[in-house]
Amino acid sequence: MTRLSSYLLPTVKEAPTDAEALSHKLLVRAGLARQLGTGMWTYLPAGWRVHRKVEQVIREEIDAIGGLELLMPVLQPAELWRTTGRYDIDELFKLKDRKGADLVLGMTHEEPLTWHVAREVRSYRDLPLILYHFQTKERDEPRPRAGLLRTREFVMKDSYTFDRDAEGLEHGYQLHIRAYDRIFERCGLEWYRVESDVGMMGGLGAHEYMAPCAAGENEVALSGAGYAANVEVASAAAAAVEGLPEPLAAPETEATPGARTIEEVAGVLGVPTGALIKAMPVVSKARGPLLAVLRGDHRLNEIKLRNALGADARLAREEEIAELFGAPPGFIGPVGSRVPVVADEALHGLHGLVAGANRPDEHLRGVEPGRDFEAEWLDFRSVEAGDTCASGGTIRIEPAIEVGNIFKLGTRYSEPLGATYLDESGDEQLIWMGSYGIGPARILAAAVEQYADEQGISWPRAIAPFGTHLVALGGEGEPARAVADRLYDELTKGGAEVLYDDREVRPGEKFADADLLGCPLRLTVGKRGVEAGEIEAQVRRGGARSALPIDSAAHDARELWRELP
RNA sequence: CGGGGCGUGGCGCAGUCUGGUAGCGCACUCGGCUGGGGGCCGAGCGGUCGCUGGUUCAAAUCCAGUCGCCCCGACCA
Repeated sequence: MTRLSSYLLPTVKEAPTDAEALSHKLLVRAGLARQLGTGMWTYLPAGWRVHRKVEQVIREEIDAIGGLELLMPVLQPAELWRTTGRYDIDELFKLKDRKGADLVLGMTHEEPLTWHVAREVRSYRDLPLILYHFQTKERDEPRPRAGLLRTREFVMKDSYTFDRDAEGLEHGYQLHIRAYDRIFERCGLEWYRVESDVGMMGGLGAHEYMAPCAAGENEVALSGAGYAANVEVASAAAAAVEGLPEPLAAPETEATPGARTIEEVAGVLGVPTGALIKAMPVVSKARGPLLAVLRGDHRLNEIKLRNALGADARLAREEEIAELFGAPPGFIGPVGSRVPVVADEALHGLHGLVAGANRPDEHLRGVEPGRDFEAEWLDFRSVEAGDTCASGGTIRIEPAIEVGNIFKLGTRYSEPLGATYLDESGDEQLIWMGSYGIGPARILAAAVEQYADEQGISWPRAIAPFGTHLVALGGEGEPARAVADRLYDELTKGGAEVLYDDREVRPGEKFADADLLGCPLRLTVGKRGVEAGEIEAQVRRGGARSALPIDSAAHDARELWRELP
């Protein structure tokens, strides 16, 4: 029984003024969610229905690949996290019990699950396993933001595969790709599976599932030729520089007083910014100071640089620069560099370039990599719109929200936690693991972002809080009300999920609330229609209307609903 | 962690600069009119102005501290 007169759906006309993201505004306006504190959100009844629908889609698909659902606690012994070396992560909430024992609030569940598997799995006969749960994650985020998009507490579906070797892991990984593709498809999202950084999880490979939307925190590089990657790791061929200066037999010094930025130097010397060599002082614990150089119009990507170096690296701080690199920022260059040079591949084969002279207020013209300086060649620039992917497509870049990720962990956790099995020969072997996350809240928020219009939300059918929003016009005792009551019973008995607006409020308010809430099908029963023997159906997305004869309305509405997106 | 901004009935805001009886709109309650896109009229309820301390005859207003919240950046399993 879902009659709006006795339901809690507190819609509001005005969005919170401090809300920026569309999903943030609409989830509050439509009465689906409320904020409790920074990064802390309550789902109101209709919002929680959406969350549960998303969960159910996920559950069905993970079950379909053989996943076994269980439940682990959020509260965990600190010892486990010390064992895997993750206790010092800043995002990990730490606390003590009354006896002073150290505890943590789980930000994910590799530790406890691997610990269990280490105890329960003894033989190769016990493998493979896919275990998963839906559980709250707690993360002390540096900056929660955008409503439900980045919160400190959220439910995650996390599944884990346990296999005897790399081949088994690959199989479990492929099963998850299949399940995930189906999940996002069924939820009605526009989505991409992209290559991603393995990050601090460590591991052998990773993909992210991205839902493009304006409020997205990530950027994905896409091409018509099918290339899709997070810009954190994307690679592509750079567009050529227009108007590159003629080569010189040897570099020539030019006075460039006060010209510190790429734009200033390019302006003073009358060359395109792409003709400059951008020199970025970098410090690596493993490799020492390095000078990373790339095309002046390109941006250094620290993640790609670390991956390419196979070592830690960060940009040098102001005070380190003079000491380690011997020239003021803005005038540093690879020619005669004190420290080893790593060069981005997009510089390869260029000539007539401009670089800092490693002396204040001077640059060099006519620089040619390879001739004028030696370098280790790597790929560490961020790709840009207009670049060309390996298959020849032109790259475009879109903001997107990460709705899921899959990781090949390998033995990163089985080793410290001692998760092993005995193979056919009786030899002890490490279990190979993968981990796979989905945030239902992000699916929900992404769906709002992707399909909302001026009037409000437009839910995909599979995750709408209610399939049908039945609006009764006219008060208690009027004929239209009796027709609506009857239709509500018929629809409900037929298995439809119906929100029945039986409130004593004016029609305009009912329509506005229905549009805001965004159920895929709206049925309106009013005096006009009833006199004509009809009720009115309106599809939320696109607004197509049709008249259904009263006698067959319940049946017709079900048919109509089935065809909705 | 750096930068910017904001805390005043349930919600959105004005008042703060220049100290002197806390106000507006919405929502809510009651009555009436109305009834297919957030309607109208009337009468009401509701606020120790985030908190603590200070200055003053007097503090929402000035000063100090503190807590909370938002945005940008850094960061982000």
